[in-house]
Amino acid sequence: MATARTSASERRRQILDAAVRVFARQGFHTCRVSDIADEAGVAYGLVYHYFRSKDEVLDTIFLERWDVMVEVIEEVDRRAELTAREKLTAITSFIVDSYRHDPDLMKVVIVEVTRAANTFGRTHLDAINRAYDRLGAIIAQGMAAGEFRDTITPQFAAMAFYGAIEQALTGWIFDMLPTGEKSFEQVKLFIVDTICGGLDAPPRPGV
Amino acid sequence: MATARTSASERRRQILDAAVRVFARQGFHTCRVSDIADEAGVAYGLVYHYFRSKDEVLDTIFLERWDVMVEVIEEVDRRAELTAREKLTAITSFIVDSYRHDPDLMKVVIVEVTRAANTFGRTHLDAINRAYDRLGAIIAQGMAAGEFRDTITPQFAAMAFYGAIEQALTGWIFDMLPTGEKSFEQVKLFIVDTICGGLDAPPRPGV
DNA sequence: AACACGATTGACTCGTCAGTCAATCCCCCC
DNA sequence: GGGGGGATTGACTGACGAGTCAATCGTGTT
Repeated sequence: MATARTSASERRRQILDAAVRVFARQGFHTCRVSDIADEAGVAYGLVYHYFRSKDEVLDTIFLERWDVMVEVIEEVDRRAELTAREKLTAITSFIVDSYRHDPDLMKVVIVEVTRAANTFGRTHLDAINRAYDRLGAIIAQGMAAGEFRDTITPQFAAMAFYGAIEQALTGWIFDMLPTGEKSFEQVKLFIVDTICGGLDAPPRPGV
Repeated sequence: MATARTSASERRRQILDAAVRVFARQGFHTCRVSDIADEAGVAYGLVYHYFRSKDEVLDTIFLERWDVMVEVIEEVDRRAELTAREKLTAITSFIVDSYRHDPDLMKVVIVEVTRAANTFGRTHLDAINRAYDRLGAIIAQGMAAGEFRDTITPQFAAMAFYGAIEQALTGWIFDMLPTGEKSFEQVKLFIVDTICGGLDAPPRPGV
């Protein structure tokens, strides 16, 4: 016979998805485990059948997503035919699309982990740094190829780049930026244009 | 006779300063009010003599500091002799120096409020936006004067700029960036150089 | 049909902690 | 020098919520 009505892994998924919604809505610290169970339409105790603790639920959500992100960054980096700027464009695009596709998930990843310096951020520092290192490597290549200026360190440039992306996502999360297809595409362009091109007007030769 | 050994406003200050240290060390959500009282060397109940709730302590800390920041931004903006880039440099310098001077305070402001989309961030959105608006105005002036390119919106440029600063502070908070006088000064330059100059190498005429 | 065993349930325990309050202290003023 | 009133104390309360657990259910197996 086929698997049960809902298999173990489906149940687990169902709880994780519910947790994402609840964490996004109420925040990790201010929600109760029973909120997650209710949202998933499942008994309180079942959450503890699939996860050791409330923390483990968040950890799982974060790592699942972050691993995908790091993988994508590495994949993009491997495409030798792309310039550094094109690589940054592809990465920006992926992250913005991730938010477009599942804003709740990205909100949780960023607000509850990436920016939570006192709790989960510290726990997952290694994972976070892995992404930074990869980004820094891409920028370093761009510098070595003469495509980027090398007056700043690649590590810092990676921070500024990722900082701009995170700030844009935060803008959406806080409703400071309009959402909508056009806004998403525009912001992608803006991020790469700002970081690569800078704000300065180019010197106008002959004037 | 002079004022009492410790006046009311000194006591209040003493509690606020202790709270900054505790929030920075343990985070707002994971510390107890008794931790603040202990750190201040004061009885538990006294915290409630000066503040209505634990939340009010954080609110007070944030607003006190944020108001100073907005004021400085406005002050810098008023100095008509400065170029837009010089204004951004002055603001960056002020914020980085704020962190250098009192890392705990800036950590609390950023980690517990500015980036906490579910709790205090939302509460203080107006205050946060006031800073963004001011920054955006400075950049808009730069564009109008032909100093900056106007291919991106000033609002977005302000986000990228502030995002880079916050990310640098986060780097220090997470121990991802070296601290020390030289690092502080270098990062100031990097931030402005990255945002204004961009990563792209300038076209080399004659090559 | 009866068993075995993981899935599922939700009432319960136990610790924690924000906020209260009545008592005490201490300073200043008359 | 004594009385008034704000400052200070810390034990206490009440609520809340994470995690436990014994009981029940449902399905596949023999």
